[in-house]
Amino acid sequence: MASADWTPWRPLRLAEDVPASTLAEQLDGGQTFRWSREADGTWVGVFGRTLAALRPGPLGLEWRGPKGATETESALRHYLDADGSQARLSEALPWRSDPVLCSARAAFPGLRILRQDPHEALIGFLCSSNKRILQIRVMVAALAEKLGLPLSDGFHALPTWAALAKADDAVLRACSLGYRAAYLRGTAQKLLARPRWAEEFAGMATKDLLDELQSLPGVGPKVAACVALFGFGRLESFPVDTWVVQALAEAYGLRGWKPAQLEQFGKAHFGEAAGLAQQYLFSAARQGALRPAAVTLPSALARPKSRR
DNA sequence: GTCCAGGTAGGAG
DNA sequence: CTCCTACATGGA
Repeated sequence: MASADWTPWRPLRLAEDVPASTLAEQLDGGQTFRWSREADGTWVGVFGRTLAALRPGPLGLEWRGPKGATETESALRHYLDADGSQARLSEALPWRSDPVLCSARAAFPGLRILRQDPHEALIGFLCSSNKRILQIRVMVAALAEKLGLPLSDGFHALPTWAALAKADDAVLRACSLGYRAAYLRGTAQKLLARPRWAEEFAGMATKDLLDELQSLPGVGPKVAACVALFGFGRLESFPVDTWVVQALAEAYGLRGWKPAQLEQFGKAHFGEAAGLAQQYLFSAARQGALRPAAVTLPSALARPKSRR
């Protein structure tokens, strides 16, 4: 990457340091699909219209950005929860009485939910159904390159809904979206008529937010939960995907439970930051680091007879 | 060739 | 409401 026009590296001074392995999981573990690791271990990515680079340093995480982009540092600090509000939530999770969560949490110290743009989260997870994380990254990168606003050094922002709504079928097809192209197009057409959608959605109670998201084509319960969690900072949202199903079945003995039941369990067992707990379990399961010992559950959390 | 992937939509029972 | 399946595409 050409780097002549970048600022020098500076420490980001997070309230809590992020080890290199946790940083990698945060940036390349399925929360966002917009970061990539350079050969020297530096991470480069785009969020919103911000292009930035991160790397672990002797004094903690270091950052740099294009010269002249004055808000890179503050954008990064917000994105990475620099003031540590999630540290308290993580501490308050029931890890003391839950050995599975305890080990998953210990495997990824400092892991946080990235505070993404609603737009970024929605586009990313509209592409996510029935796809591996690596393939989602390819799709989202292609969308940005072909339809997004150019930034410096050949990087691009994600496309606007207007750009997606009017994009040629051939262009979308060239992004390897498959049937998800119709999801993006349909959602773009609906949101195009509602330019303040993100602000409107942000003002809603989480339940209403989830309903509103699910009214969009290509958005079901799981994608809505991810957008609420990653894009709207609803830490209580508990997305249930294949990895979480597996983790809860194997480590918590919840075999045969349906996704809606598992979601109910997750919210009841993990509480106000269930989404953060979910991310620990997701990461641990995906890396094969999930402790297989079954958890003894309080009887109050017995399997519900009906969903929701 | 077969199977699977941070699921969803549409239809049948 | 609860199952069941088709869906595009690419990698193992």
